[in-house]
Amino acid sequence: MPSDSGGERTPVTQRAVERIKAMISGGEVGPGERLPTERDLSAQLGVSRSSMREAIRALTTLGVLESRHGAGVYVTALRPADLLETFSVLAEVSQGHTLLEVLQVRRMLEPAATALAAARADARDLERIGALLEHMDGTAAMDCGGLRAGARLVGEGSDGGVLDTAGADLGFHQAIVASTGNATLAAINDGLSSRTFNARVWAGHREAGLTAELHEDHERIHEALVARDPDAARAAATVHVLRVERWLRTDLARSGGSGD
Amino acid sequence: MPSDSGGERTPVTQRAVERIKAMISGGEVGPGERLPTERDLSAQLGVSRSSMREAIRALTTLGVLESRHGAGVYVTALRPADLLETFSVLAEVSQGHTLLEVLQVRRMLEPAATALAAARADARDLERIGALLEHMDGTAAMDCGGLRAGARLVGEGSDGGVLDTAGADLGFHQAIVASTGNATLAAINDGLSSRTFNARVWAGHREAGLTAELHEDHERIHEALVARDPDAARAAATVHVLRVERWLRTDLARSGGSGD
DNA sequence: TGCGCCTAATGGTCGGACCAGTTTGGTCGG
DNA sequence: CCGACCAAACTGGTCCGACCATTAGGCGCA
Repeated sequence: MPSDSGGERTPVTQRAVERIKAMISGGEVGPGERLPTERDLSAQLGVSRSSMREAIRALTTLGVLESRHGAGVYVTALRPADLLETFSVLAEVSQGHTLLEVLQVRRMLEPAATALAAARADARDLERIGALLEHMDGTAAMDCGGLRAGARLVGEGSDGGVLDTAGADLGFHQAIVASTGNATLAAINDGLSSRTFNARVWAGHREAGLTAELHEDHERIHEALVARDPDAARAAATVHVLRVERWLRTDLARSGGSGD
Repeated sequence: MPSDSGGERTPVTQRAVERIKAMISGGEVGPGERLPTERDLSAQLGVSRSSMREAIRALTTLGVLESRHGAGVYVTALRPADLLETFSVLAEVSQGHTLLEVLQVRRMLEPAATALAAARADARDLERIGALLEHMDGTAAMDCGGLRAGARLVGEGSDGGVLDTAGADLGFHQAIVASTGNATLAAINDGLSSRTFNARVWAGHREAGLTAELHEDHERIHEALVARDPDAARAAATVHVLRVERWLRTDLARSGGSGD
């Protein structure tokens, strides 16, 4: 981020972005607080409202600001989850080779996170994780048609079993990472997973008749958690991610090497 | 991703964002390709140019689009580095407790990444890493006096010693992670580091007369890499991150417990 | 006192105008 | 014939003013 001094001409909007950033990091406005109206801000910084709005839009998509129609523009809580929401785009757009890279990162994070969770999770966490595990088994067992608890989140007309199981799977892992007490870690890990990818994994394993293996992985992880055994938890998580990674490799090889 | 059906009134701009996203994921426009002019797009989607520009701005900050003044709007290569550029905001804005969480994540990633680098780095990588190490020593040695606290965020005219050393430090670690060949990993790790934080770390260590320890950490890591010893590399990286984490803990305790 | 309406404030959208770079094609000179 | 130069036509960047949609808060009525 070089300074604007020198012959470089910085676009007006970008300058506005940095001014607002400065207002925040300078303590002029704190998390949750409201900043001046768009009209005031634009006048104050000497730019048009259009440019100011684009600046605000940029900071909004970054998760730093939040606009409420008719009410004003507010600074978010600036929690990691707010700032890392944009992360999901990676999992959304990535394909082929990049997905392998994402899984490689997960292979570094999830074992460590799961081990940490084994040491830190309290009774409530464990109970919640156990419940999600049971729910996952339920949706996986009933195969299709049945109560789809959180299917709304997936939107569209969910095709039942696979999506639900995938969603429960996602929730299971998210609950584990969340129980480490590290919100940043949780936000990053969430960003590395996506419903659509999880659904692909489950559909692929079901096709190959390997859902039992996935189920066993989860059981193993859960047991390690309740036993408060970090080493076992790390190993179980590693095995699980490796299994998914291996599946992705074969799947990519089969569907053509249009990687990258 | 929820559909706009139902009573929900989706803001026009957001709809435009999703339309463009659909154009990309639908293959209508591929990475690197140029999409219609703002005027055409706004007419095509039935929105004003202002709204279309805000939509483009949003996708630009997400790293999906890139607009070139006078030339047109282009889809980026959609490489992880493009999508994860927004990540740096986390390290920029985070304070107190969140910084500790970030370091905890780095403690999971960097050892694994450094170990991987020890196995994968080729001669050129090692040469580059070595050069950065020497450069770091050089800038650190000149030690132009005048230690001052108070981190001006993003210095105007670089302040010489501390900033340069911090920058070289950053480059050193980035080069290591980059030599794993995993661009996604590199992008994430880069996002977890920031120049301003690094500068604080170096300033703090210099004050305490502990720059020698940092230097020794780097030497140890470098030696492990040239020796192609993953275990040693993992250990050295862990020690290094732990040292920084410990410093941050004391620094936070000293400057008041206004965590979070 | 309490509820409901109404007004003012604020973000959201629109259309047009003009400025600032880029591209492109033609023209001129060698 | 070829290359450099220049100007006109795009294209994104900025600004302005108006109006719509939603919210918040005050005011009056029961």
